Amino acid sequence: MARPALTREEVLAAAADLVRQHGPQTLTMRKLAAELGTAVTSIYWHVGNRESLLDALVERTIAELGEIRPVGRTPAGRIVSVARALRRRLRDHPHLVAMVHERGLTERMFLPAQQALVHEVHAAGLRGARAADVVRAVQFQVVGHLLVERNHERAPAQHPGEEELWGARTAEEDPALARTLARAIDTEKLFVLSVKALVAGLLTGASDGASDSGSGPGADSGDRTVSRAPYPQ
Amino acid sequence: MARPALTREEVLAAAADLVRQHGPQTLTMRKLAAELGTAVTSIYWHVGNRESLLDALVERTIAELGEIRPVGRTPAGRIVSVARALRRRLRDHPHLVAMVHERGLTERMFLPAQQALVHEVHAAGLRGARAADVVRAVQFQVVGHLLVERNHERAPAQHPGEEELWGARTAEEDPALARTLARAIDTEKLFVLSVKALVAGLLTGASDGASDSGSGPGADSGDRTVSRAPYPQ
DNA sequence: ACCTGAACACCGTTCAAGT
DNA sequence: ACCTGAACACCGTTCAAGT
Repeated sequence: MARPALTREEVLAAAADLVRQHGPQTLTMRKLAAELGTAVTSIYWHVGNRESLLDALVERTIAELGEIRPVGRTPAGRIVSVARALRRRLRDHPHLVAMVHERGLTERMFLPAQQALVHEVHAAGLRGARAADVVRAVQFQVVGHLLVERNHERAPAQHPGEEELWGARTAEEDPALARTLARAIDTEKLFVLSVKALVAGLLTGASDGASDSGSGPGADSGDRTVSRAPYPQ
Repeated sequence: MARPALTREEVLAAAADLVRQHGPQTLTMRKLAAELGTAVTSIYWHVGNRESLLDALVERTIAELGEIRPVGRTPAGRIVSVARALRRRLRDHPHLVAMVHERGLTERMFLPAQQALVHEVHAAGLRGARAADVVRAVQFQVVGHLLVERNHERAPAQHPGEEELWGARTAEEDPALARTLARAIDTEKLFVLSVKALVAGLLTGASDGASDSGSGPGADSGDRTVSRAPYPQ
């Protein structure tokens, strides 16, 4: 009976499965062929090569993302809800997200959320470059947190040195803190906490002036010249 | 003349150089051997294998990090300065940072900054789990931003679809925003902006209660059960 | 103690040849 | 139109053999 004809869809599905489980590094054309019960070279006829196979998976991930609708009463709350909704969608496919990212397509993946965010930021009364900054900051926050998180899970028990290094200086002074830092991180809780703080800070304009903070010439900012007009035009 | 005797240091230095320039993927044992003018197998004698070679590079990166001293007048400013200092140190070796991260050693790399941060967070009047949250949030922020940034640079001209997709709906309503989102990102500025906002939000406790925001049952938080006591003990 | 080439098992990919 | 095996150039790694 040979085989009921190999299709491109079949190849993509099998590849997506392998990637979802073990990441892209472990996906070899030969293993994929074995999984599908065909010759390696058949795959090449359907998808070109390994690189465009992964491209197709990434493209598919982006397409499947769908629209994001904000929820909540306050502008800040609605912005946070967009961040959480996006995160929830991406969290199931951490490897895919990393791949999207590696291909420099983060912006495109982020578009549905961006649409929603712009609307909410406008509702919060911001316009122009300031509004754009908020959108970008949230984008970096969501994606960054996801990337950090992905590899954090891979190293569950952090190296034992930590607790010892902490024990010495901090343990007796603030045992609750030392204990918390030694424990595993609840990434979901940390994310919500961070986004809320970030959004609150952005909307209240806490990040505007060089009001406080060590961003003067004496500070560690030193070499990098960041001194342009904060919001030109 | 043959060769003035291959040393482990020499191997590590050459490897670090290749990684710094083109990332770890392009580092092959054979290319490294060619670079050093020795047989491939000689390298194995000095460093074991490719994996432990990369491990050694990572270890070295962490060790070279050094202490971080806060600068600034306000607690928030000093916390921001720690984030910026850490970022500046890591920014020159983005590949190395990613490698540290992949090996799950982020925590250890972050330790010098953590020491400084704990001190400043205490100075800001926070203790226990709340203090730990601030430390963690800043850690994720710095590393996450760096990771996002690393791959962002690799895709300088974002796909053209962006401006078009934006043009339609937003362009006439808020042209300044559309223009900014279409432009390349000034990652340094975005980082400073974000950290300031995050720290401000964290210190003012903006992320505490379910006060506003859509984190109620009606929100998109839906499935994940995040409902524990916010700060047990 | 240090270096070497040959050899093995694994890659991705091409190509001529089949049906 | 679709599938195949052989072959090529590249990997990381091992090992017996050199000095």
